Amino acid sequence: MDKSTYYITTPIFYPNDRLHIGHAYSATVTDTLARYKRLRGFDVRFLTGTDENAQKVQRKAQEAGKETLQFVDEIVASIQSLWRRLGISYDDYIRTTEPRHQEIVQKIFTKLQDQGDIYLGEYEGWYCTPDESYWTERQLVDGKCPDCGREVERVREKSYFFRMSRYADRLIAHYQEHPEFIVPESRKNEMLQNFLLPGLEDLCVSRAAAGWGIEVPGDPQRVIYVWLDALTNYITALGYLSGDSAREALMARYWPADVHMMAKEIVRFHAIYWPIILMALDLPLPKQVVGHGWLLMKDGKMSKSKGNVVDPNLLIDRYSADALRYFLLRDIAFGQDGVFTLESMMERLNYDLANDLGNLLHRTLSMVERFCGGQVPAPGPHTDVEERFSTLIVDAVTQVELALDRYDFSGALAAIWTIVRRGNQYIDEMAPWALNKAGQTERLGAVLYNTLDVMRIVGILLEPFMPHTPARIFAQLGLDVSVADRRSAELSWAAAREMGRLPSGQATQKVEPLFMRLDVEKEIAELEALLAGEVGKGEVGKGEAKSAPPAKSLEVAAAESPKAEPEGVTTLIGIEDFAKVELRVARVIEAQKIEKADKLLKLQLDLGYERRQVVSGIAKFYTPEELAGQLVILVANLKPVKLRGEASHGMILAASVGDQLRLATVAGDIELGAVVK
RNA sequence: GGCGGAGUAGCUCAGCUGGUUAGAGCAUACGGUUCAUACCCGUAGGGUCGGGGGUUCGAGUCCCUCCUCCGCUACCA
Repeated sequence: MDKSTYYITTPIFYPNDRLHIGHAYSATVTDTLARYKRLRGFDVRFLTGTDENAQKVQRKAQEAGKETLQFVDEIVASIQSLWRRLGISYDDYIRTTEPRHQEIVQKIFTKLQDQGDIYLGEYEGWYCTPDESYWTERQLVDGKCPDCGREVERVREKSYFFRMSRYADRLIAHYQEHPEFIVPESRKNEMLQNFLLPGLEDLCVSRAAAGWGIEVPGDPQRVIYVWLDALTNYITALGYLSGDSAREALMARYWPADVHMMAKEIVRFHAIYWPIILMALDLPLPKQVVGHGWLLMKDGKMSKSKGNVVDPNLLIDRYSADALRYFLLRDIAFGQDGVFTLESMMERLNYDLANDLGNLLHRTLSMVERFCGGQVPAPGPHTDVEERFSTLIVDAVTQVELALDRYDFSGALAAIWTIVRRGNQYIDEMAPWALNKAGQTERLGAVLYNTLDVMRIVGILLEPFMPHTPARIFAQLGLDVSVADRRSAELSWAAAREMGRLPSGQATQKVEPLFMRLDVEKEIAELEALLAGEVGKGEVGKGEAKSAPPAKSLEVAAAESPKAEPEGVTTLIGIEDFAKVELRVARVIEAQKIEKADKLLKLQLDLGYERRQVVSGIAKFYTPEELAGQLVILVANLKPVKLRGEASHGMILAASVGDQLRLATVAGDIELGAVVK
């Protein structure tokens, strides 16, 4: 009989830096599902990996003075080590630099090109020459390279494009036929309203080659760009088109994927580009694309430039992988952003793990030692109390199952903890110490047996969430956890519903408490010191503040960046470069808001010798009324463009920092049209 | 501007397809217990469920509208 398969993936991570706790969260939730499905008897395939072909990776390597591949190897080793330590039970780890991936990506490219899905067109955008990197209009920061802050130039060159629009209708239909395709559902509307319904643009899938990346077949001048390369990992890892029958069998067995798990910012690529690529390849679509929220710090999104990145290794060293996993899974409402604070982590570890769970096992074992000679006593008949306990357990197990089906990890753990709490209550109500005094040894034994048995059940239920703790619990209950076929016996998932499956007579082991209680204040003080040290070690530079949120408040921003160095200091230019820019004094005759644009104002300017219209993005800072009559400085020889349908002949100067902006003007009266230099 | 999310006890959050006195944990106050990692158990106080309308026998839960915060997206020549 064939088992049902379950193919689950994490995104492939960028190896240009060490991973942080947000990545650990992605991996942990995926792993929890994989472990759960295995326990439930599924034939699980769990894939993770790294996205290594970006030019940014090559650049980082150069900065570090290393061969690119060697540089990447080192980072991949650190990622794999982290996953090992966190108990991430992946079945395969794909690196996009491996031949098994690169060769197939080329085959896919050729196939799509032959079908006419990929065509040679013209790319137009911004290029940072020293960085050899391309940017779209909106990636630019103040019109400069977001990475290095240097000038970028407008380029226009041949490039390959994927005809996305061809498949848009089919994708929309797929969304309708499969309402569960995108989780949470709210993202689906975003995809439709923002991208699909307005019309999909063709996706640029190549870049100029620079000695790193996957060459476009038959065109060594270019490499395959990002998404076509990255997304296809999910099938190249299954041997798609490999021509090797053993490997292609994986494809037949596991595709389509059951779940692609990821953080919310890349749902778009998985819910639009990826299905379309698959349609073009005539492959079935994944069953579900699941986007979880972000782990935020108290001061907003984690980013290196803020210096608030938490290294999961540090937390594992100090508290164990299970403790970290428990905290992440329990404290964060899946799908929503969660705030990481050391305080909340300490509280979870103390209250839930040390006090409730750890202490329950510990107090029980010490009574078994004291009253029963350290042997698991005989069960004894159930009374009403045990019947009710049994019902509570069956209900809780059902809740755990339902919660996991909807990715509610926190709810699942909360359900398990109702059992733990009931266990502590049970001991208090039964008062084994009183039974001992009264000489009711049989009942005493039965009560302790039941409590141990409950620990067996809790141990089983915790297996998806915590890879190490359950085995420690079982060992303390005197069970042989090395038995291979234990799944059919008292430790199977099904046995979590049944009280009384714990064997008796064997010796218990009283060892170290499962989780130590922490001195919260002391821990936080020490951790903060350690984290500060980590940040100090970090590299200088802006890192990947790719979508750093607009500074929440200036106070915060200021407090966080003591560096006095102004942003965007660039290379020196000659006077002849500056002379190209024609700056003139102008007076604002009138200004008006532009409909449907909240940053734009349309200004009529008087230059003395002529009048012209300029569109400026200052609506957030100036009202039309206060602008009228103002003297401003205009870049008068800028190529005209249209913005929101309005022609703009030039640009007015303003100084800005963070979310502050002030218009530049001249200090006193001067004739309109005067040249500024 | 478009789309989406959030706004529930002091704090962090649950409340699925509308149904008896709105829940949990933490915090606070009081009490119990001693087996245990000064743990555990119990009781209590505390919420006009962002504001305002509406549908309904009945709404935190559906509809409209407004406010605040957040995200995505277009627009800062």
